Amino acid sequence: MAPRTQVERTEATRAALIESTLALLDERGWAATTSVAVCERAGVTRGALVHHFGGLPALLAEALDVHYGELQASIDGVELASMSDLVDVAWSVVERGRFKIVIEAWLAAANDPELGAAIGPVVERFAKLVGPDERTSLVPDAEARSLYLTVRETILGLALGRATTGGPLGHEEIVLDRLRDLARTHDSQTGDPS
Amino acid sequence: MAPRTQVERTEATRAALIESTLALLDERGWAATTSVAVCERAGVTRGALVHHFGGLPALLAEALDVHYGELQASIDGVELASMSDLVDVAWSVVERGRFKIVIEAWLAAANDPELGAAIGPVVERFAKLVGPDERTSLVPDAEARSLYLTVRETILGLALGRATTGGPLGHEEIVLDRLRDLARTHDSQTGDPS
DNA sequence: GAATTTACATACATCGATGTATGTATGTGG
DNA sequence: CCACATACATACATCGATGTATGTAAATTC
Repeated sequence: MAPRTQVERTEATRAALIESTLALLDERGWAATTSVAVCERAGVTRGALVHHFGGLPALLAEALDVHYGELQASIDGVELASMSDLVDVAWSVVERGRFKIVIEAWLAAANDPELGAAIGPVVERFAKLVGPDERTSLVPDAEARSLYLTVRETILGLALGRATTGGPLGHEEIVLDRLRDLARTHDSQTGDPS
Repeated sequence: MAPRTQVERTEATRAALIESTLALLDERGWAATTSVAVCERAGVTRGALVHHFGGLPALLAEALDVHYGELQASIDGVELASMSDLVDVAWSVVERGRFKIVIEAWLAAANDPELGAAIGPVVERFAKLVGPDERTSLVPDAEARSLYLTVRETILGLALGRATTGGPLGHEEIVLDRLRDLARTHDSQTGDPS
């Protein structure tokens, strides 16, 4: 076994702990994501956690930050030219991104004000993930904004369903088709190129 | 102070514990709803909890059952004659009924299979609260079913927003107005009396 | 009104999660 | 190659949550 450099070991351990944290949040929720469980799954002891992060709260904050980065990266560079695009892009974030982690973080922050202060900045950024900044050209008027908000809440409803059932919902495509239909109607009426 | 009968004492204590449990679930979430916190808030000792319920899991199940009953009662006898009605009724359940309790229960059951088995029957009933049985005359065809599902998911999205922010969302009426508009269009096209 | 049951409170043991200190092997700079 | 720093593992103390046993005052039965 070739001698591994310090940065390699550090990076591997930190990544293992972060991935373990995210997996536990997704599979077993916030309460079950304890330092013991995280370290066991990552194959290290709690000493490593303390050494690299100082404690579980800091690791949680880091992990959420990393996860936010992944979600953000998955839609970076994607062009949002129409409402139809918005539906598909927002849904892709929910569908592919272990979005239950985000919901767990939202609820945990709401339930514990102290924790909310700690992970608040990260949590807030999640809120902006599901849609574009409202000042972009995609929502120029009240009508567009209304449609955007509705699409957003509907997709969050589907996300909640996935989080609470542990899998796809069965009627997701039915709902998404209706959203796409609403979006297409809006796009064509505003002369937006599809 | 007049001598109180046994059934009076029992009923008062049980009600206090159940209300305390629901309040804690709503305000501080599932993880913070511990037997110590519940009893302290109810003004009794853990002995009383054990005596009346046997343990915290049973109390949680009971409390959820009571809460379900309250939500159900709030819409009992309400006529669901149109899609427009559905929007308002479903929203009234979310808005008035400490719906965060339901979301917490859903997530807790999903996160802990053992717990899911314990409170599963109660949790499942919640799922049927937000809308009518899909076999009623309100959703006679695929089109109506699609609209119903979309309305349902959108309102659940708003419910999630309320649960994670601790208060109204600011754009709730905008979204609800759009849902009502969709519902009215549907009602008029199917010749349904508004 | 005495016996018995009910409705709790009190006390103790246990167990899991976290904080913290210290030991130790491994890489790193001089 | 030696002094040092880094990256962990191990061990112990603490603390909160729960299980459980027992004590006791109140109500009910007879």
